[in-house]
Amino acid sequence: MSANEIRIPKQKRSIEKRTAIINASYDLFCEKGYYRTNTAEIAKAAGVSTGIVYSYFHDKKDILKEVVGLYIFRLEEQFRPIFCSTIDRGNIAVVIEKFIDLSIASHTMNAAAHNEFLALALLNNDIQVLFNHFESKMLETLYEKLVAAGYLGDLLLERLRICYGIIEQLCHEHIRYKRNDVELSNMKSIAISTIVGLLDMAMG
Amino acid sequence: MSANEIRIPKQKRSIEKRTAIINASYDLFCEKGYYRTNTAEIAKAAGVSTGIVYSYFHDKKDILKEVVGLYIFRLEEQFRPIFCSTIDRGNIAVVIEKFIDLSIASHTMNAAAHNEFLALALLNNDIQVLFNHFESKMLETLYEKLVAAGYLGDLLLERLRICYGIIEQLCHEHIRYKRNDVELSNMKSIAISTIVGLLDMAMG
Amino acid sequence: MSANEIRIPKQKRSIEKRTAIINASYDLFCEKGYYRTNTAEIAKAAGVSTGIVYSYFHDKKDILKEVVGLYIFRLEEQFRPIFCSTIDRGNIAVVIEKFIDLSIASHTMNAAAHNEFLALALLNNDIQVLFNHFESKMLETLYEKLVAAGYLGDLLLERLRICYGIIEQLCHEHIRYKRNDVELSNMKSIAISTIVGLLDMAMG
Amino acid sequence: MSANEIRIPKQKRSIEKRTAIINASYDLFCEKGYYRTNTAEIAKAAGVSTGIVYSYFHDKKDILKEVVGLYIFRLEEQFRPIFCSTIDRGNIAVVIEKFIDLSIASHTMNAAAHNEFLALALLNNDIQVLFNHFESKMLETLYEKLVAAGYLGDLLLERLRICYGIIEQLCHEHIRYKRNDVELSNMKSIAISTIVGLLDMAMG
DNA sequence: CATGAATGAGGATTCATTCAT
DNA sequence: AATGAATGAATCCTCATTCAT
Repeated sequence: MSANEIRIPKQKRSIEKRTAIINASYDLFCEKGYYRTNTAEIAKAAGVSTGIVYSYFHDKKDILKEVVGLYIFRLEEQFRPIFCSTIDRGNIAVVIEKFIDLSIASHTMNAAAHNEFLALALLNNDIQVLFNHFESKMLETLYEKLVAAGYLGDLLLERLRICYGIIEQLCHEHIRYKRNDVELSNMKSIAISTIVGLLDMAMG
Repeated sequence: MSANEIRIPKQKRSIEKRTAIINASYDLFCEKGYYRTNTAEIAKAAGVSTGIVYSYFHDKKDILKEVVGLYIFRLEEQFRPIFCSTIDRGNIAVVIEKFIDLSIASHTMNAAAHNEFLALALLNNDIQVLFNHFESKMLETLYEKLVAAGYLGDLLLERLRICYGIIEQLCHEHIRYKRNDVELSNMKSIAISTIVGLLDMAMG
Repeated sequence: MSANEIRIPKQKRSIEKRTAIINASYDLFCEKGYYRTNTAEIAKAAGVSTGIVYSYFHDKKDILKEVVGLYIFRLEEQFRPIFCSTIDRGNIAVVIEKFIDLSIASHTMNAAAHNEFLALALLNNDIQVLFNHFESKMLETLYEKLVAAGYLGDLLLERLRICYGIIEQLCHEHIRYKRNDVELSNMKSIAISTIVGLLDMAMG
Repeated sequence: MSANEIRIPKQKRSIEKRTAIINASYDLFCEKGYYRTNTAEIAKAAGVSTGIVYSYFHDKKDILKEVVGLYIFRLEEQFRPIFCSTIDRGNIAVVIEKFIDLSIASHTMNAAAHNEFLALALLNNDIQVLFNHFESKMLETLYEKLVAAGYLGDLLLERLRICYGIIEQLCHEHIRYKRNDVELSNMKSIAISTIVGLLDMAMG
């Protein structure tokens, strides 16, 4: 075989370097876009040489995968409060509102990242897979929590997916269009009641 | 100053060339993607010289804008039956189902185009604007039809936007994930009743 | 398909450009070697841009093939007097000597080219094929001339191949080692008489 | 000045490392070729660090020299039976046949090595020198044996060189072209009788 | 108007060699 | 002495755009 293997860094310094490359790439991809960022810029921003980048990553797309992985990891972290809390009949509306607020916040805070990485997912199947995996995991977790809260499984997953679409739409309205606060607030109220309604239909 | 002026073709032959370039680009962008298609290929597929392309378009991105314009024009054509039909209390569920079917059909038939152009819209604001404009126009038309059918305007537009998100989600489920027919059919039923419900809340 | 096809130049200027690239490459490959010559140097020496090189050739190796083709064409030209002359019992020794002199001359004059391209043939099958083809053609032509001169076909081709080896060795002695003139002259005499003997064994 | 000094290993461990590097390189150069083998691969295959390679060798080409040295050493070993045996008038044809068989065998067994190293010799004078030295030594040894067997020195060396060319040609026919067994066998017979004839001419 | 040859900057990747640890 | 991480120059090739004809 060849010796051109990818180094899996174990030592502190190596891990730091790998992380620095990912972080620098993350920022550059958000700022300039993946296609307009070249490997020399990544290396410079990460404070390493161009050559070393290829010790840690197969190629530029490999860096992208890690960057998207990081983006999704951060998404998960932002949603952790939801996943850790328990859902019951009483707090469902509150939980939904919190979920919506978190979704909007994460979309808004990282609008550039969101746009860039979602676009790349559409253009590239390897990236798409990462997003699909995240989405599936999230919906399954919510599904289990709802079942535990007494919501019946009958078509619950299908309902959840539609709820997800409602929330995504809400997020897009925030970052894509310049709606005024009243409109957004009204849409949010409608979204919450629609979602509550959708879930209640699966109630005993 | 004026050397870079773009010709606005008036003569038949010129218009045909411009159209040929757009059509050829449309096909190539769907087949290979925008970034993997070069201008030499476009010219060749359109049966013109590479130089002439720059008489009709400022640059490659300018071609893309026209191609997306064409894509949206075709979308509009597909939805024309809906826009031409009248909506009333009695046929609302039927109209919604038809709208959903058309949405799914247009997404599915042009999955490649949809993915490619949506991605490019996320990466490029000029393209995003075209999509936003289409979406706004469509929702406004529906809005007016609903008002004419007796649906109250109170928050109707906000409701409509949420309905749009539900339908988009349904389409994504068709093209992104390999759901089975039963799941898709169930989601569609849920979507229809949810949308009907959302609109009925705005009923007198 | 793609538009990245290789241009087959028909117009004078294009043919000149293609030829200039091949000639410049020929010289550079002889002077610095194939691996130490980069495409920018080739373009510069040919008086063209780097990009245009790839309009006429698929890649660097494609240039090499043409260069070796040119080398072999020049070899053929040098041997043409032999191929055009007739062989008979009476002049066989003279023809052999002439052939040897031509071989030595062509090896000596283009020692750098010979070394470089023979080496690349050993390293690369596409190039090897060009040389093999030349060698086969040459031997077959000689074979037919000998048959016409009354030499029997029985094992004649095998004999010819051995004669070829003798001449090659003679050439190598000229370019590889610093032999003195007497030695070389003696070797030549031995070679001639050996070859004559080898061919005579196939005489009626 | 002295920082670049190459260690001449005296201790057992050092010698083993040096040898491991040469052996690993030998195999890799045969398998992948010199240009496609990088120093990291060599170090890995030899079980040493990349840095240590530069303690034992000036640079990559220095390794190549040693590898070719090893190749030639192995060649010599294969021919040792010939060099150890005595030649006389009675067994000359047998010895020649044995020499031919050994030559063909060594070429065939190490066709990859033979091609690669011969090519590199053509591209690089330092390597060429190693081969020339081997060839000279071999021919001189044979020369002396022949003289001892009563063959006259008159032009004997020149004859020998031509014989060598005949044998080389025979070997090339084996590894370069796909000749059938009958052809090869015939060529071998012709070669033997030609060589015997060439040597007999120098007989008293 | 039209052509398509020509440009040349730009970009991903490799690898012999060095050097801090 | 030994390591292997790090360097960064070098290279092949692409392609949007221009311009001589």
